Parts: sequence; C-alpha cells; structure tokens
Amino acid sequence: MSLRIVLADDHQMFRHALRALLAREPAFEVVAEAASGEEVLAIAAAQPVDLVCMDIAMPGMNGIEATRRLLAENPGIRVIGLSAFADRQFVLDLLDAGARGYITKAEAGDELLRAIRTVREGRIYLCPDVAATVTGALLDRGSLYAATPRLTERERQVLQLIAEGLTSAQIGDRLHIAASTVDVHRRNLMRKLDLHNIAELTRYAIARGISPATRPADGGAAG
Amino acid sequence: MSLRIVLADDHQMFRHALRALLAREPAFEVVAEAASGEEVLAIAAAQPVDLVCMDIAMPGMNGIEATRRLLAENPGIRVIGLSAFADRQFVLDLLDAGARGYITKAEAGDELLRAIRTVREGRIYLCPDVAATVTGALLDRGSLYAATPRLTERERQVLQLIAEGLTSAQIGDRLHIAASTVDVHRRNLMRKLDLHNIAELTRYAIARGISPATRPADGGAAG
DNA sequence: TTTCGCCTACCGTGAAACCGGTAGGGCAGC
DNA sequence: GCTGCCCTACCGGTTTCACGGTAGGCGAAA
Repeated sequence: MSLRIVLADDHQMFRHALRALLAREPAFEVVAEAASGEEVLAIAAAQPVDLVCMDIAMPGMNGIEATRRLLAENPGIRVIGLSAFADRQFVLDLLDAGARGYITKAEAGDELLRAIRTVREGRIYLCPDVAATVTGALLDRGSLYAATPRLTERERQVLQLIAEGLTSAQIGDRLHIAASTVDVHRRNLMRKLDLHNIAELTRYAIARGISPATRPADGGAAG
Repeated sequence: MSLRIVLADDHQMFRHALRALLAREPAFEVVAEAASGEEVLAIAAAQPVDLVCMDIAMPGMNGIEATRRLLAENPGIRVIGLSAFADRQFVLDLLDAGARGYITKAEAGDELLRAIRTVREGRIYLCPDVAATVTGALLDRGSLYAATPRLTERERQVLQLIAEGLTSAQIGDRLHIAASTVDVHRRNLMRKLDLHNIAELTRYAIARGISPATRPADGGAAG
C-alpha cells in the first residue's frame, strides 16, 4: 500500500509543484493539502494519514505548534519539517515537537524523496546543512528541552503588531490596553526570545509565520 | 519547437518541484535553473532562452534588477514574475522593468502554466489578486513611471544592516562612516520607499531579498 | 563650467524604544 | 492557603530613532 502524504504549506503553487515531484514515486500518494496548521489537524482527524510534509512558517498556527498537537492526537504519524531557513532554534523546536525529519528548501528535490523514505522506515533524517547547525546543540544535554520559548497569546498578538510597524501607543489602541503594558509584553518577548530590537523581532515574526513579509493590503512600499 | 524556459528562484527545491510541474506540458522545456539574478544573466548570455520564470526575492541581484538588465541585452526574452507577495510596488516595478506576467505563489500550479502560454503568445498575464491591486495604479497616468525608487549601493548596504538589527552607531562602525551619516541614509531610504519605521524597513528588505529572514549563522533565537 | 546626484557630516528637537523595578487582579494547581 | 503564571499598569532612567535643516567633497553628465 502506498504512503498517504499530506502537504502543508501556505503557498498553493509550492504544494502543487511538490505534488508533481512526489508523483514520480509510485509508492507515494498525496492524499490532501493544507495551507495552515489548523487544516492539517482537521485533515488528520478526518482521514488516515501516514506522513506530513510540514512548512514552519504558515499563517495562523505554525508548523511547530501544529506538529505538537498533531502528534498528541495521532502518535503514529511521521512529520518532516520543511522550511526556507536552517535556523537552529526552529530545528530544535520542531524535533522537540516530535518531528522525524527536517530539510530546507535550499536542498534538491531528491532530498525530500530521500527524507520521506528514511522517515517512513522509522529513522530520523536531517539534511546536511541542518545537521551541521544542530549537532553541537544535541551534544550538550538539556539544551534540547530547555530551548522552547513558548509565547502567550497576548505576546503573539503584540509581536505581530510590532512586526507590522505599529508603535506601542498604536498597539495599545488596537488591543485596548495601555502603551506601558505593550512595552512590558515587548520586553518579555525580547527576553524570552533573546532578541534585542524591533528589527530582530520583525525577522523572527516573519520567519515564524506570525507576520507576513508584506501586508496583504499593502498599497505600495514606494512613492 | 518547444519553449526554452529558465527557472530563477533561490530555493532549489522549489525549482525542482516547478520543473516536475512544467514537465507535464510537452511544449515546455526547462533548459536551465538559476539561484540569483547574476546566474540568469550568465545563462541568457550562454544559450538561447525564450522565457524566464523570475522570483523577486533572491540574494544578490533581485528579480527586478535582473529583469531590467536581462531585457536590455535580450529584448526578445519573455519574463514572468513569480513572487510570494502581491505587493503592488513589486508588480509595478517588475512591469516597468519589462516583465510580461506576474503571479503569486499563493496561486494554483495551473496558473503558472496558463501564464506561460499567455505570455508566449505576446500577451500580458496577471493573476487575479495581482490584477486587483494594480488596476487602480495603472489608471492614473504616470504612477507607473514615477514609482521606481532605485536605491544606491550605499543605501542598500545600510538597509541590509538596519534589517539585521544593528544600530546607527554599529552600522557606522561596520561601514567606516559616522553614525550621523547612517541616519541620513536611513532617512533617505524611508523617504524613497515611503516607509516610516525600522519594522517596515526590515519587512521590505526581507521581501526584496536584500536581507534574509533569518541570519545564516543564527545561533538561535531563543534561550 | 555648471549642474546634478551621491556620500559624507553635523546641528537640533521630540517621540519612541530600550532597560530596570514594583505591583495588583485573575486564575489554575499543589 | 500558598505558589506560580499571565495580564495589566505605572515609575524611573538612558539610548536610539524619526525628522528637519545645512553643507562640503567628488565624480559624472549636460
């Protein structure tokens, strides 16, 4: 029987292209596609799934949280993380969430096929550049578990608005809280994430899928 | 004779997947792949090319500048912009550079095939969501040409370092100029791009490929 | 030569960010 | 009850940003 695969990525074109790529392997069958973490959970609840190719940066629930919840309800499903970034923290978080593989989009398409075959057999697969950044962290015990800065819902909201370019006062208006409270959330965010200014917070939010790189209704960035 | 296509995107996996998608159409032949604007120019100089699927955000020379230079040397080549973002300014810039099509990665894979067929016949193709954001701008005359904020090399450098989270003083040290000079560059950047804070500059830099969403040697964003 | 754009550098002001502490209320768990 | 976490809010301080103007040096173009 063929391997029932779900593709999770917020870019439909990438999903379709990946589907074409995976179609080369008769043993693989893409049974569904998801554009967000919520959709992955819904699909897994509705039909049998063997393996999920999970993008990290997705709007709404991101790939890490989605993996955590997916495996809590469906321990048998294999998850392979698929991200544009080889960020060490992402890899650690995703492995901590229970994923069995992690490859970056900078790799060749064959890499994905190889990862799926490896993970299907119960082994763990990390592509070379990811493996290089992680090995050090895996060696020192504890870091894998210590490094999981869970954000609260409020912090996530504040982070998103910071990344959109709003000031503390504007964020306060939007969320109906005082600007001073927004400052506290920003400070806690920076402490939790070990980031030290708005540029880094913005990059983090974008890479994590908490904020898109450009606003959907962006009139234009130039004049 | 089949249509000679070049795929330009900094993600090898996306290129390979797209190649698999385009292989369904016998009339299309992907003759080369490029990971940057420079590579596109080199390929076009070395072999005959009919059409380029050009990603906007690429490290080094981005898709807009690459399109401009490519068409300056090879007026016969058709270019289709392929971006994750439907940012109005990107579309206008790319069309101004001479591209004949623009589709977002949020669209279906079939959309790309349709775009290629349309552009091959000499027509212009914009996917629905892009068309919606652009029509208004195309109606008021002049905006298409007025809206082309070319950045100087120095401004690009400063923008990149701002997006990486450095302060003016740190940027000044890095570039061996005074912090006050960095301030001027930042001010000119914001005026040219109609952006008003560091978060927006950071988003712009990432979307434009001037700065990656995560630092290559990023040890980890959490502690 | 003059003009223009770019890079360089400084002046100033007000707003916002950045960093620390304190503290009350709500709510869940031991 | 006590503890711990979260959200809320304010106090203080220094640094950086955001925005304005002015201005000299330099190289390319008209």
